Amino acid sequence: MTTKNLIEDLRWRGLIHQTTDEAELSKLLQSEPQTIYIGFDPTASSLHVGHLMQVMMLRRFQQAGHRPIALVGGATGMIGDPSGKSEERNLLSPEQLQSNVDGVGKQMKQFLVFDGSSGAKLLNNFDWMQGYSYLEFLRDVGKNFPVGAMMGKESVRSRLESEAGLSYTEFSYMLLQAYDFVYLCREHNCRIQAGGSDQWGNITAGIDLGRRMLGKQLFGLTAPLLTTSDGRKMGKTEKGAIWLDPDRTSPYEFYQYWINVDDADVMRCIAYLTEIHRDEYDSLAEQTASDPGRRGAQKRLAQWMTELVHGAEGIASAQRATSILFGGEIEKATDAQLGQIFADVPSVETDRSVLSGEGWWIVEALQKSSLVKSSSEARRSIKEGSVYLNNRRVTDMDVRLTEADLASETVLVLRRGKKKYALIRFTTNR
RNA sequence: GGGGGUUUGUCCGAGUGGUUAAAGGAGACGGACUGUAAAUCCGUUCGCUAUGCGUACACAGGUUCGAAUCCUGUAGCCCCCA
Repeated sequence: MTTKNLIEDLRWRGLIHQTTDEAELSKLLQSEPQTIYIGFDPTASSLHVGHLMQVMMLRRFQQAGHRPIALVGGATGMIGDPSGKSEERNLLSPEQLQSNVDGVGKQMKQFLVFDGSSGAKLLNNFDWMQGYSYLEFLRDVGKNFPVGAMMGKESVRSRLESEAGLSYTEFSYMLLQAYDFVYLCREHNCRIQAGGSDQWGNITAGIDLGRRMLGKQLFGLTAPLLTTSDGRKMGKTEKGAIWLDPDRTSPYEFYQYWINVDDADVMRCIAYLTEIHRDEYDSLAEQTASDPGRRGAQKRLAQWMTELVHGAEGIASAQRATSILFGGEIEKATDAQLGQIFADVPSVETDRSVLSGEGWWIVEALQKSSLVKSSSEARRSIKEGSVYLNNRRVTDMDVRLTEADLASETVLVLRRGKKKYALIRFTTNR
């Protein structure tokens, strides 16, 4: 994709929320390859769906021939960005921060190309901040920040008006981020910073500082936040964030998250997060409108995202699991198949001997599997018809499980409700 | 420091000394319908060795055949006076 198309594409996708001096920015991008940076807060050791917009933004620029810098905020993460936060952040320990920086950095490699002429860079602002003394920083940087202007920033104002207030530490946050921009401009000739719309204040602070300290014009570009049609942040379930790390959120869960995206949100997700082209987008939009039941857009979105994040193997196993889990009875499977399909489903082991003789009471099995909290709940569930053995509904409370109920050599599949599965493996020791 | 009020299940909120495991609502969890959706409808929502039993209405004790309901003390919250 050429630069000219890049801007057009971003606009079409609705990814441009605000920019500074758009005409000039556009000219700059077309004159020669530029360097663009986005900062990431290392609040956890993995990125989550909420970060994907920004990661994709860098990727889009890279594909148009520009050099992306993913800045992991080892230093700024120690302070905490007050933007969009209603309360003071708890500070992370340096060790925790370091392991988060490592984790996030590793994930970046999956989305950006790190070699070649427009190879991405992964930088940590702790590297240039750690040796910067407080006195020097105040003289070089602080001097250029009129408190009046700082007070005017939305992130500061909203916090000052709220109960929670704002500590001096968080108040100072924008100086650090502003300095990052200046540093990157000076050392890496980076003149563009992008981010979510909540970063506008921080970005413009950096631009001001760049003008004062370097006499250079810097540029900012923000993307809208990824929210659902009813205004909540995307990428979260009741259980928490959808992580990119397969150990935190399995490929199957990840895939399912996108499959379940609301009709009202799905096209926006495709525009914001994927690289699906316009013609396909249009036909998916058309299909969602005329035949929403097919959920063609959701399936395509889920497939694209899962493949990007978890690769060909991840998408294959997610789809395989989906077809079994939402299919009919499970019979004559092998341990290997079930193990793969239910890789992320909680499983427990118990001794095979319980299956012999009388058999194992289903109520006990349910408790053992943690699908229910008490035997009362187990009985209730059976009465309500929400318990399934190998995907076949159990209606009789006195059912006893025997060898004949195994779905494969040693595994039996329990389910409660529509989507909650548990595996029980029977082992023979000695 | 003195006086008054309040404290119920996940949350909100009724509750007459006696079918009160506690009305009603929310939430949650199921089921039907559907598109693995939304809306709607229905059911469930303390535990157990389960047509019975045990715990439970801030906590401890008391009155009574019987208490979430009455009395006393302790604690939390709220209001008024100093």
